[in-house]
This record gives sequence, structure tokens and C-alpha cells, in this order.
Amino acid sequence: MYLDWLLDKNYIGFHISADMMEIWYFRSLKINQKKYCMLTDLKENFTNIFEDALIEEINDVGTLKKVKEGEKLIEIGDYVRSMPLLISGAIKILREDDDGDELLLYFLERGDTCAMTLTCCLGQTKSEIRAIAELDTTLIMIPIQKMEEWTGKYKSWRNFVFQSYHERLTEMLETIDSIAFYNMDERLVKYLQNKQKVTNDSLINSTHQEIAYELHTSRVVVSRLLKKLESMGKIELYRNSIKIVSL
Amino acid sequence: MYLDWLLDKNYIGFHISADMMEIWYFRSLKINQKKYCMLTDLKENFTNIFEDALIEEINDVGTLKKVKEGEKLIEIGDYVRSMPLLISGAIKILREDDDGDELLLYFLERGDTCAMTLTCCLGQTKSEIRAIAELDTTLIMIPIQKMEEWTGKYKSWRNFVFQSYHERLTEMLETIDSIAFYNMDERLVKYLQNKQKVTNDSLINSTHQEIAYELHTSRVVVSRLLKKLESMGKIELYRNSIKIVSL
DNA sequence: TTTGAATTGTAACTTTTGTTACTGCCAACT
DNA sequence: AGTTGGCAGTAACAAAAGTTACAATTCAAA
Repeated sequence: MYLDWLLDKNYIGFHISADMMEIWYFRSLKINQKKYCMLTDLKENFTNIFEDALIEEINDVGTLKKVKEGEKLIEIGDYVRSMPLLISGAIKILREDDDGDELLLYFLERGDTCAMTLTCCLGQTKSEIRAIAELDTTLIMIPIQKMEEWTGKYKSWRNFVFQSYHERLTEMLETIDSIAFYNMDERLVKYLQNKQKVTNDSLINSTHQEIAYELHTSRVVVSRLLKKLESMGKIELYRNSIKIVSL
Repeated sequence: MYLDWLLDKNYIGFHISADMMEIWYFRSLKINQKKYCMLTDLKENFTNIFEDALIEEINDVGTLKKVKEGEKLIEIGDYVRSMPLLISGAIKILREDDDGDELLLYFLERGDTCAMTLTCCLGQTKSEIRAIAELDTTLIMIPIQKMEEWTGKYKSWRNFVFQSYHERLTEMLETIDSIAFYNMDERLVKYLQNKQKVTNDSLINSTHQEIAYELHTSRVVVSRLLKKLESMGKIELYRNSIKIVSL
């Protein structure tokens, strides 16, 4: 900024000091790096999904956001003003009951977007869910005005949005299946498998209490069932972590 | 058709018999009546939702469909080729488990459409759910090709589709809340309240077995809990029906 | 080193839900 | 009238899940 202003005003011309050159160099590098990053990220994750013109637009108006594992992205009751495109990492979506206890609904992964956010943006309603980073996560945030615009303009955007809705509805159905049709032992196994898949790690770093929260049950129940799985040789139990052997 | 052909070929001119006049009269009446029906239905239910041009288009390409209570509209695994707009009545959406037992997900009512159908149409995937008419129901069926077209063309259509998705996601969340956070007695009360609202009748014509199916539990459990509700003076039990007193 | 908090294991018990079995009742049909 | 099948009531029991309580272990902070 300051450098632009200096150049603009011709306060500096070719009489640039070594220091200045270095600043300048680093600045342009940073800009190029940023542009470069976002575009490649976009192309890597969304080519074949978005047409090039749309990728350009996203690159122009989208802002990069990095969140650390455990960081909260959306709280229940929040008004959401921008829509996330997931570049890397994972986000868990949670529902809360009257007592403040939670239930894990599903994970969002690379290439996904939050369908609940979509509807919240459009309908101007409060969020019904909580979103927390499951891993260190990189997102591109898109202002909601663009959403409206692109929905009319780009067929690929419409397809993406509809596809997202479909995937989310499907995942909600799977969640309902789990809760309604399966016992806690089976739900726990599904949970562990899911966690392994999302983190891409057969060592799960969670306490029994944390698992109990996400499955909306009690710690004692989880400990009990995990012990049973261990005695069957399917997992190994450690303090603060669980090693999946074969599920 | 035949009359048109006759007129077209000039086989008949002004020399129309009284019989013919009557046929003609009734025919035009029927056409007008049909046009009248669909358009008013559309205007009654979807004005303020769809712009006039869209309502005209729906009127042109949509076909009226009437289904009787209990009739199956969609079976799990079906490919769905057209999208329903609900004019009157109600449709229940069910999920099935591995044993073939069911779970009621939610009801569709006047002005609703089936979000699952939307995604099935677009994604060319099989239906994940079963749809059965809860009441005698009137629908307008829209061919899926139009869906694509209208999504690009009409903003009101897009909003409607997004709105539908939002409502369905919200209802799925409520279903999840019920199953995950509440006991069977509370779920039963919610079920009865819901049924009363949808049918607009405080007399519910269901057997305990039917209720058990939709709540994915056993008949004995339902009988037990209903008896408890009766002893609390909240309902009255009859053969094949339940009278809601105050829930 | 001590303290204390967090984590896990386990027993004992309660509540909720599911299952089996048997009964009586009603309505339709022969 | 007698038979039959579907529906509802209830008891007795089993299984699943939730609760309470307490002990043992680990780990980091004081």
C-alpha cells in the first residue's frame, strides 16, 4: 500500500534502495503466491465441476480462510453471511439437544460445501447446526450476494449446489439410519470407521468422553463397548487414543 | 379429437345436429373446466411463489395426478422421471431398514414438493425413500427436462427449489432430534400431534401396529404407551382409532 | 515431589425398550 | 350360531442403554 503510494506520487523512481527492493520483491512475491495458491487450489479441487469463468470469479471474490483443528466455524443461532468451499481438511457438523448435549451429524470434506449454510444464506434464517473444524482446514469463503448471481449465471454452479444438497440429504439419511436402526455398538463401529476415513489415520485421538458426546450417549457406555471391541481384537485402547486394528 | 377432425375436414359445417351441439358443448366445457381447475389450483397455491409466466408454463406442461389414500407414489430404488407439486392432501415419506421395517421421516403438504425427488431427477439416482399418500392427494407432475430449463430461467423457481430443500433439511433435523433426543413416549406424542395436524382431524384412524411401523418400534410398546396416555386423560382409545383429547 | 485434574475401568443398579406369550374382544363370513 | 382373523390388553421376561459410584492410572502444574 505504502509502496504503491510512494511510486504513484513519484517520490521514488529508480533510486530505490536495496532495502526497498527487498520489500518490493517480497510484496510482489506474496501477491503472486496468494493468487497462485488460490487458483491452483481451485483448479485442483473444482476443475470438472466449475467452468473456467466461474473459477476466475471465485478467485476474484473468494477469500482464503484457514482454521485450526477444534476451532468453531458456525454456532447455533448464528446468521451466516458467506458460504464455504472446502479445499482441505474436514469439518464436523453437530446438532444440539435441549440440555446442550451434542450429536454428530456428518463430516464435510474436500470439495464439499455446507448445505445448511446455503439455505441459511438464502433464507436469512439462523443456523440450526454447529460447525467445528475436525482437522486443520482450508476454506474459500464466498459472499452470499455472489451465490444468487452465480445461480442464475452458471449452470455448473447450480449443479454443484444441487449436488451438495443431494449429498447432504443422503448423509442425513445415513445418520437417521444409524440412530434409528442400529444399536450403540454398531453406531460406535461406524463412528470409528468414519473417523478413520476422514482423518486418514487409524490412530484416533479422542477420549471416550468426546466420543460419547458425538454419539449422544454416556462415557461409561462408550468405555464398555470399546472394551468389548478391544477384547475382540478389533481395536487397541490407549490413553487419549484408540488404534484401529480391523473393523 | 374426432370433432376437431370432422370440423377440419369440413365434413360438418353449420349443419350440426342437436346431438352434436350437445357433444360439442360438453367438450368445450370440459376443456375449460380442466384449464380452469389447474390454473386456479396453481394460482391458489403458488401465486406469490411463482411469477405468472412460470405458472402459465406449469399449466402447459404439467399433468394433473390424483392418488387415493394409501396409494404408493414412489418405491425405494425407483428412478423418478417427474417432479410433484402438491396441490392438496398429504404424502408421507418413509425410510426402510435392512429387515424391511419402516420409519416415518416426514409429511409433505400443500405447496410442498419432494426434495428427494429433485435430487433423484437431477442426479439420475435411485430413490432412497418410499412415498405413500397419507390422504387423497392431488398433484401436478412436471417433467424433469423442464426443471433444468426453469432453474436457469426463473428466479422464483430457483427460490422455490432452494426453499424446498431448506424445509426438507429442517424436517430431517427434527426427525433426527426426535429419534436421538427423545424417548418413545415423547416421540409417540409428537407423532399423534403431527398426524392430527396433517389430517386436520383429532380422530386418528390407525391401528397400534401401523403406528408401531412408522415409529419403528413394536406394537406392544405402542399399546403400552397409548394406554398410559389414555390413563392420563390425554387420549381416548377405540378399535382402529384414537381420539385426541389434549396433548 | 506433591497435588490435582483428567482419563479409564468396572461394578451395581435403574430405566427404557423390545420380545414372547396368552387372553379377550369384535366383526365379517360361512 | 360357529368360525376365523385382526386388534388390543397385559404379564413376564430379556436386552440395551443410562446412571451412580468409586478405584486406579497418568500427566502436568504448583
